[in-house]
Amino acid sequence: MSSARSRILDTATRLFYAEGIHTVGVDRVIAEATVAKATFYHHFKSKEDLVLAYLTTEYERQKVLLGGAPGTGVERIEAILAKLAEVSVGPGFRGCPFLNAAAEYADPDHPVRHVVDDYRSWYRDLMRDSLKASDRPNADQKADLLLLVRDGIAVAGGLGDKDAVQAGVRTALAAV
Amino acid sequence: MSSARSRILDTATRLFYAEGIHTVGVDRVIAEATVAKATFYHHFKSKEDLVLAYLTTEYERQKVLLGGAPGTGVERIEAILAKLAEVSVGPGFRGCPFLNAAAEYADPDHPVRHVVDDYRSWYRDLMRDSLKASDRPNADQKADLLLLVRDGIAVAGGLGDKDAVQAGVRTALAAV
DNA sequence: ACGGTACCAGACAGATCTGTCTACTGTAAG
DNA sequence: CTTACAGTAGACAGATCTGTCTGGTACCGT
Repeated sequence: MSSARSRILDTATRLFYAEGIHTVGVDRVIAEATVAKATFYHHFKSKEDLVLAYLTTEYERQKVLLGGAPGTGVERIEAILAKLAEVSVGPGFRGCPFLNAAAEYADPDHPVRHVVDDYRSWYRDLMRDSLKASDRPNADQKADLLLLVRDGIAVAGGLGDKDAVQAGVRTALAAV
Repeated sequence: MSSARSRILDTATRLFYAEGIHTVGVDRVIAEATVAKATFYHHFKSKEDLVLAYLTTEYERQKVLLGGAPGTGVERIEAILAKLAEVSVGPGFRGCPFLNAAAEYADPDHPVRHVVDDYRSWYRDLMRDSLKASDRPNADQKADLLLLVRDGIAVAGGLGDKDAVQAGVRTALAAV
């Protein structure tokens, strides 16, 4: 991975997450990453290409972060929930990057939406498998709930609603 | 309310909700509402003004719709949840207009975000008051949860995830 | 009859956004 | 040494977006 490419991607990740995708132009990314315009279009064939790189990279990051959480059963879910609760009330939290992106891309067939769908499927499966590993009944339905509560925590945290975040965590823990 | 103004607002409501705020330009609204550009700027001093009108009108609509739900206690919450569950898996549902708008306006001090905050506060209070009217304990905490689950249902429904919506409704009903 | 107001049609300015292009520099491999 | 490539700087085209302005029509209350 070349230095310029990662500088572009890091800058895009920071700006897209903090300010939104449509509000941040490629000129802004180029300026803050201190690369030439030609260099940008050498590494990414379009802005959409950069957006997809941003989301898929984030997806991979989450896989490493959450998949690598301690334990394999409900203790893993608890660890993930603890982490989620912590970051979602922390400074700089602006919601889930996938949900925010989905809100900006209304067409469900858009490639961006496919990444979002993939992420949510993966998360649901992670929950379901963890529940099954601890022999919990109704793993599928509980996984659906844990996904929905995760969405709610991300939204509430992004809006600065700490009370709702706590209520969500309590409910999720009670369900596992 | 003049005919042109309501035509503009109706068109904006339809387009902003279905396609997002930043992706829809005023030219598009003007064309589909079949009004002159001068007429648009006669009624709304800027695009932001139109966006705020869209959201505050939606807020008022929700107040009438949900506040007018049958009953005053938990039966009102149940009626609201039933309605939410129904529309959120229906065609044309694209999530909560307030949450979608918040995702597009990253600055928490932006007027758009204030409307979103107002809506969520109102919804939480409606839940809390309904719980108290039925003498349910821990009304505040349960209201937080109902708000978070509402967020989750709106998100999941907007992404076409019917399973998660159902899981959310079950959990909310169990909590009241 | 008249003045105000709501409306239509569309040109226009100015900013901004994406993407292309030219021209040049440094560097590492063959 | 030279060829290929990653990089810099910045002009440029073409589209799009917001907001203003001109000019004209129709209705409504006084």
